Amino acid sequence: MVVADDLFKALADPTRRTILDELTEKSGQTLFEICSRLSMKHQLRISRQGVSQHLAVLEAAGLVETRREGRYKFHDLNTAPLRQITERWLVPDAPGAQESAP
Amino acid sequence: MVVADDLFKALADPTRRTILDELTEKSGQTLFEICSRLSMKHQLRISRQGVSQHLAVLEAAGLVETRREGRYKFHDLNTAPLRQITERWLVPDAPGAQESAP
DNA sequence: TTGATAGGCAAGTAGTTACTTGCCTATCCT
DNA sequence: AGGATAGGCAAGTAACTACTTGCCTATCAA
Repeated sequence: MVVADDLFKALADPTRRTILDELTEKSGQTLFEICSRLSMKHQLRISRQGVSQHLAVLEAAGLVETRREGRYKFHDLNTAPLRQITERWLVPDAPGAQESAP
Repeated sequence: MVVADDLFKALADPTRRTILDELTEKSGQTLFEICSRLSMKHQLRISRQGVSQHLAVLEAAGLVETRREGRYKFHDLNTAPLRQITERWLVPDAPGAQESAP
């Protein structure tokens, strides 16, 4: 998978995970709306540009999709890329696959 | 969740994800076995100590569990913590929750 | 006991990343 | 037009992280 690195890097930051939380609660928010939510609900003192950069990382990971309408840019959540995480490390066999010394 | 940060930080590194791949293929490997697999199969030129530090991070995230037997330390995969990732960002309602300008 | 194997601890370094500040463009509403 | 709103670009900084090197401890086999 080409975007695996982008995906995991995007999830590595706690502020970005909070942004995903907020977009889960209400998808289609603008940058300013996300900014005010982070400030109000989560006491995150972060600049608008900081949030914008986080959103760019999330978009590169495919977790956020954007659409422009006039001067507004709406951010929508896309949880589809998360599936590859659990699919990647499925235990192949039955439990009890212990090993002896090499 | 207390370990959420540890979990996502652990998954953020590509070498650690490869280690999880190898432990998926064969659980219960020693440090040296993991080292040689990373070197042979993935051409990763990384020191033993580097791998050891990666395993410590994975263990802090709960993704790897260890057991000692004599001078050997076996590393077992535990994929249970991965579940909270997909469970966290489930879309709550039906699709079509679009928004107008604020 | 001696040597080899398996692993741990600690400090230093180079590269990455999150964040800010300053300035600029585009759209909308009187 | 003019001001306000929404957002973008770029450079600089401070903190973090992956990695190495050097040395040390513990277990096993001869």
